[in-house]
Amino acid sequence: MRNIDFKFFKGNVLNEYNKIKKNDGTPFKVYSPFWRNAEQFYLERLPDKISKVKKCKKINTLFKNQIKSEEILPKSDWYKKFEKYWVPSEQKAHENLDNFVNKSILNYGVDRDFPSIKGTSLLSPYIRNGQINVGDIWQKCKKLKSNNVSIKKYTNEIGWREFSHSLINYFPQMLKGNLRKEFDKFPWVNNSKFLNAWKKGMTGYPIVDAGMRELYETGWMHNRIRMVVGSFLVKHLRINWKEGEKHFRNCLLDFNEANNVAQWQWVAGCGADAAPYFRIFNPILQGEKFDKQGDYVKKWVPELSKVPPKFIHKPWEMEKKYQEAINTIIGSNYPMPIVIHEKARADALSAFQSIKKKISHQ
DNA sequence: AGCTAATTGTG
DNA sequence: ACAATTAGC
Repeated sequence: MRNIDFKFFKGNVLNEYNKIKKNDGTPFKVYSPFWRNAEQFYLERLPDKISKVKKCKKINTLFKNQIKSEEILPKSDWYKKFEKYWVPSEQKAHENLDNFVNKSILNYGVDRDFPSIKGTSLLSPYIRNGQINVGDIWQKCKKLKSNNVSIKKYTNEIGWREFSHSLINYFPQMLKGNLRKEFDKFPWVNNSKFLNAWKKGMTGYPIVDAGMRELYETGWMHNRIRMVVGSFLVKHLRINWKEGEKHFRNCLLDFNEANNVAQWQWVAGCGADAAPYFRIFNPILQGEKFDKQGDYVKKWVPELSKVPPKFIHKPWEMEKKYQEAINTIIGSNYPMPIVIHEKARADALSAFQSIKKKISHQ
């Protein structure tokens, strides 16, 4: 046995998890002031106050030839399909960043909402796997020296990631349960049929199903659609956010525990600075607003390829005769909605009502 | 980072 | 009658 000296250094975040605090020493629980503070803190430490880690040549060779890829890859090649969508290299990560910052970032504020457009940077899997550093991304954006709203919106997303890490550091109990304790009494529904329909992209709501299938096929999902499917699981189906967290954990190439847990709690309304529970996405409206022609839906739900834009987000409303004419029978080629939006929404609101008293007295 | 029913404004 | 705005969930 030999002893190896070691030190801890921060990983792929801008600031150490425990650096950003309010003046009174307590952690931020609201995003905007957190990010104002965190960005300023990071800026003041740039560029040369951060010490570089010296490479240690001796130790470098310690693990050489110890790890063989064929031994750590899964036996079945289920992961092969990802090669269609991702090139996992440091070089590709920086190429994507350069392209995004040079060509797309000024449209990000608008384009990011449309899942059929490549309006986002697609960097999350690279960040998660250490092929690009969030500091490099942040600095590249700042070099544009612009107050452009799109650039701000983009760096804001880095901010949410920082916020998630900070929250998990100060409130590690979030990993196990609701940050807002009153949600411990929330009447979640146990329904494995519904949960499986959600996971498989067979809920009967095209925008939800497209997202869930994109996730399973590519290991990634567009952010607006993450909100839509998250809201649907937690509010329309009233299934505990932990089930959604678990599924995303299993499927996402950009999976990161802090982000995943904090964002699921945000969607469910039980997290910090969370979306209020009564803010319920209407999956039909979200589709009509952000995928008007149904391009995204048709890409991932090919059985709806013949449905016209007017019905693409509510195909069950097509007349029977018309369904037959285009050979798309709802209930046979594609499922009927597993819940009715209006009823699910009303039920979610009344379930929320049952714990609401406790919230207002907090 | 929403939705919907109710209300007010317009011709 | 319809559009725009707002309150409340």
